[in-house]
Amino acid sequence: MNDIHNEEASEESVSPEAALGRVMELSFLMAADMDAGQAKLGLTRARATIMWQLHHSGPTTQRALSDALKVTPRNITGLVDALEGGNFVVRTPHPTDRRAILVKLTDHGAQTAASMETGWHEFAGQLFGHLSGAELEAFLGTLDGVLERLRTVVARSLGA
Amino acid sequence: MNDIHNEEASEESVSPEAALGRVMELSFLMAADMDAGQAKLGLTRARATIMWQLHHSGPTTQRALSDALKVTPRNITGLVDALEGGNFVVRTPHPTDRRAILVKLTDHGAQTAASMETGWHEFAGQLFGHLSGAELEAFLGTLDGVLERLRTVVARSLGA
DNA sequence: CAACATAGTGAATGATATACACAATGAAGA
DNA sequence: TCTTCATTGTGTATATCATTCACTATGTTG
Repeated sequence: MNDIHNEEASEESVSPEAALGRVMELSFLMAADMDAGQAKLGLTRARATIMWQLHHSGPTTQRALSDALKVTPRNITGLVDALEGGNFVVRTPHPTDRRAILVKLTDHGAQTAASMETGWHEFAGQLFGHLSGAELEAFLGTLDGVLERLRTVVARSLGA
Repeated sequence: MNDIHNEEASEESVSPEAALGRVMELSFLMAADMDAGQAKLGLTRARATIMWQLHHSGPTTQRALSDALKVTPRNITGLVDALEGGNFVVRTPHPTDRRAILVKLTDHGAQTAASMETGWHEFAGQLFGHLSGAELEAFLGTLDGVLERLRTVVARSLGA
């Protein structure tokens, strides 16, 4: 994985480029930590994402998972195969639609998902728990503005 | 790819969890936009990372690329194979070490890297260019504190 | 020169992701 | 009802990224 966070001597220490560099590094390190946590639970990133979705939405069809994760249905089939092999989920028939399959967490899967939930809150606390209410509010305000701009950039980038 | 950015109704709108959720969304959208830009140049994420490294460090041995990207040497071999096949880089003998190979950008590769550089600055401007100096400074200050904590968390997570 | 370390690659494998084709089922209309 | 069309999931094939292990060629050191 990439790990290149150059801080060019020629760049000012406060600049859009500096902010982008920091955010990239943040993103990289967060992913590394979350991957490590998921691996400790016997999960990969993609599989953990499905677990997270099931944990928050309950039993879900593979089609719905495909929509939620924005990946192809075929990909979901493979990920659910792996999760089923690890006894994290089971496939059950859909009560009304015989084409569809409901994926649901096993007891073991539910326990794993609960650990993920706990880890999520701990992680949030470790990263942002030290901030004062005012500082956190200011940070979120700036972040929301950036996110809004980013969403329009992405929409244009993927739409065009 | 994951695309789950739940904003739980039960969570306060200003909280560590809210911040983590926003940062995750930011990270996801940034990756999507950058992937799209790289694809437009005929590159994937991993290949673009090598291009970026070569652009900023000049001709580099595969071993050094392996260290910089923190991936196995074998992986670098494959990525350089692909970049060589696309005429982005050439392998040249190392002047003093006959075991080693210097990977360097072709003209086409250098032009592509220059486009990446331009895109990077544009992207930074689009995301953060609207912020006042004070707001940017505050944002960076908070971010640096978060990064520092994250680094220790990651070090512990990967060291243990 | 012997012993060890380093640089790169072949072979095998795993995880993620896609496209295409297809069977089974559902839904809507004639 | 029966035909038509859409939807759900999966088999097959392929691409990319990434790893481990084994190996050759070369450098380095005692």
